[in-house]
Amino acid sequence: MKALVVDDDRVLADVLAFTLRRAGFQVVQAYDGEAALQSWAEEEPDLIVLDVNLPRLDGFAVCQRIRAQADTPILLLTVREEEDDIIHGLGLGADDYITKPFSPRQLVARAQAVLRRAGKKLAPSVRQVGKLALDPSRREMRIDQGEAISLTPLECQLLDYLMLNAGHVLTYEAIIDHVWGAGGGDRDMLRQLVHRLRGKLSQARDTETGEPATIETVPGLGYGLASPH
Amino acid sequence: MKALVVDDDRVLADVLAFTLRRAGFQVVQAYDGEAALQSWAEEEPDLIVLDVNLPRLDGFAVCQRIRAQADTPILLLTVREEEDDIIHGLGLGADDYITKPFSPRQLVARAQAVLRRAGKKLAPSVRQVGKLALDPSRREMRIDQGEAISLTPLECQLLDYLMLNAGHVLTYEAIIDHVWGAGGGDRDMLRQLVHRLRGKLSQARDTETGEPATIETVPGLGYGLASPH
DNA sequence: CCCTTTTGTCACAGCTTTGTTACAACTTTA
DNA sequence: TAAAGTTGTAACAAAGCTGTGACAAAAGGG
Repeated sequence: MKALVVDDDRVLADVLAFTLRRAGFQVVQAYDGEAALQSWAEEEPDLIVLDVNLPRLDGFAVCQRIRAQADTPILLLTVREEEDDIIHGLGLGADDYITKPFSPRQLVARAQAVLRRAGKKLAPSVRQVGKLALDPSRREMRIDQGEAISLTPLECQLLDYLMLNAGHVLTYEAIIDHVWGAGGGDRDMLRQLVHRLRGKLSQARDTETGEPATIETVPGLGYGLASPH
Repeated sequence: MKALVVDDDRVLADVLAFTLRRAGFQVVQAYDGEAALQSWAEEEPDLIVLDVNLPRLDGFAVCQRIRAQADTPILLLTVREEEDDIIHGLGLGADDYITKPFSPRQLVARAQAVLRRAGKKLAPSVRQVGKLALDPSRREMRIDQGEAISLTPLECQLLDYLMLNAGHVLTYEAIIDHVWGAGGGDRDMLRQLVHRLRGKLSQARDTETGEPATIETVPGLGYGLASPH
């Protein structure tokens, strides 16, 4: 289940992406109207979250052009005050709207509702970063259609957290708190866990000619998962 | 700059953490009042983002107990309708509040405002001077889209300080105090550190045809980073 | 209850980072 | 001009951190 997030506010775009990723979407981002159309054509997302105010080509125009070619569900992002925008947007074929500011839960709920209405199956709880996919419900990971590799509960928790924050470095403390709960783990345990997870990651990589998908160390700080782009 | 996020809604907590991380914070999370107090004691964060509704020990109680021991800035998270909560919270010593739902930008702005008021310097996620960019969260530096070069903790601290005061000459004493803490270093150590940082800077420069971006020496006084203009 | 899987503990090697010292080149000053 | 002080550079030692493997303890499943 792939979503395209279009917003020129990068902070917001990243947060939207994070939220959707957490709900099991694979997310692609674009920061202006033209890039959005291009991404849409290339990535063929199942859902588009589209801000109205965009440089180069505004949300309405994007909405219109996409509707001219396909019925990919579109969720419009508007400012609360601009009620005209909503009417205009829905008139152009948007499937639903959500006004800023909103809670992460609302966004996910709307996104899923739109997908349901479009008759698509909901996102399975699979997290994806680059070629690496994790299914927490089965505690399995795979790289680019390769063999599925099963993870232990802790490994799964760790990978999940790293993937959720792909591209950022997480401090030892943050990771430990998240995996073991506050005060439940120490650095030795984390070091060992990372070691084991790395082992499985490289094992998965062997199958395919895949890219790294590697856990990087920032000495003295923590660990992070390299972002695909 | 470390922040503690306390919210029992894990979805929201993760989003809050992500947002703050993006703004250059190191983030630790807790999901109930008692865990919050424990994390606070262990991690000694510079800022706390605290939800009012918490299991085991509510936000007010947490706020009160922390205030009894320290003046760590607290940003309270409330629901829009409950205005009493805000008054109550501020009465107990919270520094500011923010009502759900809110935009990521708002959160970051409030957090930074609270820190500023508390007299703490805030660390931006990336610092830039001319073509030189420093990302303290990864301890990496790069010149004009060149290869990223990783820095040691001390080198990072030094470069950060120099970039913050680009164009000005800093005395040895000022630099030493900032990098090693008062009384923690001497001129020999600084000389050596500058030497090592210069090495990496020229290494970064080799990659690109970039301009100097060099640390200049003012004999008898100290060091300074040349300002771009 | 036994066997397997998972998790925690420990020790160690290798590397990185940091502090120390020495020394040559240079500048200032008497 | 010589002496004294500064600065850049190099080499080395000490300390700390990280990856790794082996093994023990704990948890889970038949």
